[in-house]
Amino acid sequence: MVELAVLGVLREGDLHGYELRKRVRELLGPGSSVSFGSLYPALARLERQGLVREVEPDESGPVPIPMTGSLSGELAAFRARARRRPRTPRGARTRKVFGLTSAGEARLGELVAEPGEDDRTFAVKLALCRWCDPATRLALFERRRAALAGQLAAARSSAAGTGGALDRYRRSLFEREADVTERDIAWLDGLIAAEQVTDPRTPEPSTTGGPSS
Amino acid sequence: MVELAVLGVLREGDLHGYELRKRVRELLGPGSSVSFGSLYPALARLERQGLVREVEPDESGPVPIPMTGSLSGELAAFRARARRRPRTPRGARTRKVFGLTSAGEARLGELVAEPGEDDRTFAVKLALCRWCDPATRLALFERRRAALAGQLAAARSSAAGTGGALDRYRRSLFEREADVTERDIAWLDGLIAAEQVTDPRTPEPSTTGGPSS
DNA sequence: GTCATCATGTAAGCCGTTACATGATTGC
DNA sequence: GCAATCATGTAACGGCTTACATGATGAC
Repeated sequence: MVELAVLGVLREGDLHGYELRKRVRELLGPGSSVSFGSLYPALARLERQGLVREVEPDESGPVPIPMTGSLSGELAAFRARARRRPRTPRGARTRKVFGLTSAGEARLGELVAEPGEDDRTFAVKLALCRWCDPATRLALFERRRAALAGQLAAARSSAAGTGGALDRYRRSLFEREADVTERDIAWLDGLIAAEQVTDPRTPEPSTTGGPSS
Repeated sequence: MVELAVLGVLREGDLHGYELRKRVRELLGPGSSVSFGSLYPALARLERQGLVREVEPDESGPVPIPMTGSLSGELAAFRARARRRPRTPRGARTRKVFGLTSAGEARLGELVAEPGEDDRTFAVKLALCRWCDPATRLALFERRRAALAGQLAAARSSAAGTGGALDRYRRSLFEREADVTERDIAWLDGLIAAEQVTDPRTPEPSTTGGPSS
């Protein structure tokens, strides 16, 4: 989970841990904390695995200034780096900027592709799936759709099994759950349809018009 | 989480661990497993705390026969108990039926009342809130409503902050999230309204006027 | 000089899972 | 006898959180 999120966020540009955490937090939405106590060890792990690598902060990169938003702290950190870290001297207490390696990119693709996503994992994958190939993406959507349809059917048969002997709170909970699931399925159908318009599973649109976007 | 679910399920009738697990699973819905490895230690813990107690299985209780549904296994277990466990001899490998103590009931009320519920915890509490007093229940609903409203507002301002620079997957995810949250708020409003019809917050509707929170 | 913020980590502990061990009983 | 199911646990392990330790810098 953390691994997926970190790789996904780094895919968009090099970042240091502190800023990375913010991005991960807003990626996962409210309620998912991702503390430093799990983020830094995760980064260390990923580095050992060769999926991320410490890089020199490039101010001319695709995400030009991964600044924190606070001018003062930002400047302070920059100066500190300029003075004490001309070239990753290890051990100094300043920023360590990480970037994805090619192995890391591949791993991200694998993580999105591998099945068995729950509610939250799916949301993260969806937020990241722009980076993976259309087939993987479509498979993800259809896998999710099937899972939801299965859940819905199971829930309904289970409800039929108990014979409606639920108090009103549980009944309401049940109805809400079914409603949300139904809507989610419709939502996924929309995503799938959009996917097939942009990428009609024929990777070479030789005769067709422009791919838009 | 497990504690809450176990106490809640036992509130409806005495059960042994194996059956308890099934009930907890269907209470938490699909995707939440609650393995034996966490259930049995939890039961032991609750017993040490005096919140549950081993009881003799009463076939004349409010939930008459907490049978597993499998006739063969059920009969087998019954016979085993009849032969080897005339009166909880401890250590034999047969059923141990647990029931809630009065302390356990009180604890259940506390757990539902204490704030800080996430998505899943709220669902469990809602499924269980029939057992707690109307004021606690109403507080739960309103707390949840406020939390969702806050989330929605935060998400919207955050979306405005990024300036709409999201790819279509993230945008869709965002829209879905907002939609679900809005519907949930409306749903909670319905629950709250229903609550106030049944219990208009004035336990003694004699002299006092409107509480008008 | 003190406080807040940025920044990186380590240590202890909680909570839960998987995998394993044990054992009774039924049905084949 | 063997497999499946019911039934109760223990052990090892993993992931994530909280709390702590460290330290730089700018603002007041």
